[in-house]
Amino acid sequence: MRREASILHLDLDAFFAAVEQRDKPSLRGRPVVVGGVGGRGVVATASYEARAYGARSAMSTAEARRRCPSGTAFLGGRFAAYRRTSDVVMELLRELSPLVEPVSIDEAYVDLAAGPGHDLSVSGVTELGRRLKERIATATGGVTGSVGIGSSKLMAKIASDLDKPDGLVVVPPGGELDVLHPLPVTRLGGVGPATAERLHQVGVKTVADLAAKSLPDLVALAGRAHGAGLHALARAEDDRAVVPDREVKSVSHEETFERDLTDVGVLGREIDSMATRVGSRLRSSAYSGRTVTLKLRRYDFTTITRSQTLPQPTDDARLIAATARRLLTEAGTSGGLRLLGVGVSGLSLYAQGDLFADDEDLPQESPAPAGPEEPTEQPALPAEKRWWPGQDVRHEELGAGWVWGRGLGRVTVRFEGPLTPPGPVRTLAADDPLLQPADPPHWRTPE
DNA sequence: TCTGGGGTCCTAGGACCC
DNA sequence: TCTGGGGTCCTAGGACCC
Repeated sequence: MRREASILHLDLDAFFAAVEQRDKPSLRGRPVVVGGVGGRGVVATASYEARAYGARSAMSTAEARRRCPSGTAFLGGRFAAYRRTSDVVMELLRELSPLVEPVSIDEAYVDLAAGPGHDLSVSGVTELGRRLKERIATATGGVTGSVGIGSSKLMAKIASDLDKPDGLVVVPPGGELDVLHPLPVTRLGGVGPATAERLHQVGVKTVADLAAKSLPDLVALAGRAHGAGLHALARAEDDRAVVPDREVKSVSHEETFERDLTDVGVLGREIDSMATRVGSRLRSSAYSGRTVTLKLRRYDFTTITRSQTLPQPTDDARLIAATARRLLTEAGTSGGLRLLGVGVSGLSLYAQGDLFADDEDLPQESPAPAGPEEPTEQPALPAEKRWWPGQDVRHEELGAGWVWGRGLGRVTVRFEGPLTPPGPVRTLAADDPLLQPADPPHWRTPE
């Protein structure tokens, strides 16, 4: 804990849904849910309008559909669009200080003490936070963030959570315990359902209750590291540094199937495709790893992992796939699998000894499709399977828009963009050759 | 038609080595 | 024929976070 309030935490408000509302004018002010839209999907982000009906992150999408009124937009994610907006925000943070630690796509810490000559008084950082929020809203086309500033990561994070959305809270140095102690323990990072239940059983509900427990009690309750952590956090003792470049420890890809799978041939091909993605991501970041892990979740939701450590690090999709296939054979598929995952850990930079591996599944350098994609490149799926709700599209005559829904060989598109008024809806044949997937729209006019 | 996907960190037991 | 302890690696699982 520092003597000045020099750590800032930013949390973008209902981020995925906010980007959707920015890019889709007809959704502004209306409930929007972003997440998995299939039968086994869950909610990633609900807009504040959707939260009013009880939609929440991590809730099954089916449950959110039951709670929200008709007219609620249920959209799959457009991660390229979220990434672009996130990058704009992270750059604004780096103008405040070189020490910026992104926690996720919509969250970051900033060490203001490492920045150029900030006034770190309470009024100084309050003004800094106010200006930052303004600049974020302007640069992102209206996405808002909640800012917390305090003497540690703990206090900055707690503060950003106190006044959502669009909040700004500065905890004055010396006032930490006044803010912290009345809060429920579940507001502390690291206290999830399991720890909360155990704490509850010994009468701990608030952070003040937690602070009354001895270190040995907490270690007995939560284990050595976690117990010591809780003991410190309850006293606002936190000297964790803002770390701008965290090392990657693992790379993985997993998938929940629409229906449980048993067929070993089908599962093997799933493994191959996941291994290809993992291998590509490893190579594009120049990593390779020694331990291959297969994760599987059975029909009854029991989840196991099986891993094997190879003698040499690899980024070769075929070796990753062969290892994972062997692990699947050992684990068995009886009863059916709802999920498979393939991961690589034990990473190091630069693979040894595979300089001559063929690069079959490297991204192709050329030709890059410059204009509209050629229809012949589309996979042989039922036409409507190409479309998913929320997707950006362009129609040669009707212009840019996004997919509202699809089915029965048709696709419904709303033709509008971030800089237009709410636009008209048209239903088209799903195989209409004039309709193509498109890149995310620009939310501001190019300079 | 309950329960995603990408991660991190910790614990614990056994093997193995000194 | 008994008596160790410490350190590291590997594997599996669990809690947690966004």
